[in-house]
Amino acid sequence: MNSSSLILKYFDTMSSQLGPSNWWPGETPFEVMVGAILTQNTNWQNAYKAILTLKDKSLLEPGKMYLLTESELAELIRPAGYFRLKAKRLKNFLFFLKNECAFNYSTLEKYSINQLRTKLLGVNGIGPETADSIILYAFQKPSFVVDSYTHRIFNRHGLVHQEMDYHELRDFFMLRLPEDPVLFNEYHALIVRVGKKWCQKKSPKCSECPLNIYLQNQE
DNA sequence: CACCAGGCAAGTA
DNA sequence: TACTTGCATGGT
Repeated sequence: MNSSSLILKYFDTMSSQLGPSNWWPGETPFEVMVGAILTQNTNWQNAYKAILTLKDKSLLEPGKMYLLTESELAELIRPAGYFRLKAKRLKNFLFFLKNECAFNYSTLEKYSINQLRTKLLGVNGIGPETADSIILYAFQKPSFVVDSYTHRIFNRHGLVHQEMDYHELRDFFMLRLPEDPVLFNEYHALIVRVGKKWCQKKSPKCSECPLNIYLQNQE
């Protein structure tokens, strides 16, 4: 079996065992972008509390959020953790949106993935995972999202080296998968769900993981 | 009580 | 360049 088929088999196994993830069905792309920043190194439940607060106050729109002071915004997103830092990062991102497209972020769709990625990475507070999450989940363009679970799961299965960095891991998947945003979306979601349940750093439950139960000796 | 979550950037040597 | 540290709430 070639490596592309194997990577697809991982997807099929996770998908059939866990079912659809329905990740980031945000009401607007902007909600998804804000969520991507708020969930950095943070449980989604906490990030979502901040999203709900912003939504309740009708502030989940770039033009309105931009008018908030940094400390006002910080208080609103407090449950998301790192709230002062994230308020600063959101302000940086809003400043970017204002300069880049006068808050009409849909006009950013004209850019290629790499162009958009470079622009996003230029914002202080947006790193590779957040940039790829925005491109994939807000703009629905096929930029594969890597996270710590991606690295851990596939390293434990002996498919990637421990020392591979973010971009090497991203390339690993993008070279082996068809450029399908729907596939990339669900693939990343499934990896996180599998990782949380069976591939924790401490006391992983590998013997109960569908990837170990259904994929033995396939390489 | 300890540990960690859908990271990133700045500081240090 | 390579390694360390700060950021912070809320759930288990």
